[in-house]
Amino acid sequence: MERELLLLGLLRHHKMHGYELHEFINRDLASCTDLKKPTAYYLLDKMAAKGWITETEEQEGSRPPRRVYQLTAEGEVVFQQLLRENLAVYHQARFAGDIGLAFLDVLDPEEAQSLLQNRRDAVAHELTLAHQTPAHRGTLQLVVEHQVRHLTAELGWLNEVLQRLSR
Amino acid sequence: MERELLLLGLLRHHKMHGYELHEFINRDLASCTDLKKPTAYYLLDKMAAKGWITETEEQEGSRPPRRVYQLTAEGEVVFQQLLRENLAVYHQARFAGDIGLAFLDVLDPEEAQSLLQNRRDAVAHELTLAHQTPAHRGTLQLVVEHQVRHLTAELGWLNEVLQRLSR
DNA sequence: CCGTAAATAGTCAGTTTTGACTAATCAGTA
DNA sequence: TACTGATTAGTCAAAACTGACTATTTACGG
Repeated sequence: MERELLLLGLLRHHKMHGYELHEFINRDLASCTDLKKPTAYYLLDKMAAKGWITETEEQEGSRPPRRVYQLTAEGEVVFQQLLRENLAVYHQARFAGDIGLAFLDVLDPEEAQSLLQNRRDAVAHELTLAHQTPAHRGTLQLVVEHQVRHLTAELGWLNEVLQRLSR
Repeated sequence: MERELLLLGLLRHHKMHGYELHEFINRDLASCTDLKKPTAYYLLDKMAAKGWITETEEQEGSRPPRRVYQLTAEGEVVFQQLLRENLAVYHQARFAGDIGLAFLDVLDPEEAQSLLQNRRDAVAHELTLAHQTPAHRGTLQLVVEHQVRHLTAELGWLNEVLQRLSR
């Protein structure tokens, strides 16, 4: 239900069309979730069917008509519920990179080291990008700060693993 | 391809049947990936079709016959490739819990605090569990250590957010 | 040695997700 | 103004995933 929470939360500010929601999420909230376009429309349709949002065609200038989504009163209730649920629980993070680590001893230490250096550099790069992210409105900023925290921990961890490999 | 890498890697040690693979992953490697039983069989069938593993019926005692999977030479080549690819890149982690944080200012600080305390306690609990995990064979242990690192960072982060809320 | 619960092994129908496409409009430029 | 590439908006068939189910075997108390 996390993606639904996100979509409902964004629609609380003002009604939006599907493409707009998709764009915003993939530009500014890529670290929370990864929402492909067809998935966005799929979820929006489903929520409209449940009555959480309404779907209306709107024309603007000479552009072709667009489907605009708007939060309903029922949708607001659901948002409030989902928000509390999300905040109260710990969502276990899954690290796809750990699967490689699990088989690290298959490779000789020199190659393992060189591959992991590559990963470490990628993390370091992400970290500088995260630091450069412009400040966001309200508590959206927390998401960026969390990402920085996580990347810093990740960098420290990879450096330790590399240290061990070099011994 | 992470799940495929994992399944191939486990099959390198010895041939296994689907249920065994599923059990092992969900007991010992739950922090890397979450592999449901039907998904395991789906992936195994697909890999058998590609020739990475073989599928044979085997009878043991009076039990009904089971499908046993075994790595092929081609599967070993694919494993080596996938392993190097996995180690060399950074797989961005997605934090579902961040979506709630993004809308934290919707709630009044008292309620936000009480909900997040709940989350913090859950993280603290996970951390003690991770510390208690028995040591694993070889570099499988790295996965547990990584999880501990991550949970520690998470706990620090939540405590800081709670600190700010109490001001 | 019977009944019941737990463990083992796998299936199936339905849901969710996605890569790859279409198609219109806009912006720049030659 | 005609052409080109980028942006906007959305669709579709196919792939991936899962909840809920079936069915057999083993463990074990009474």
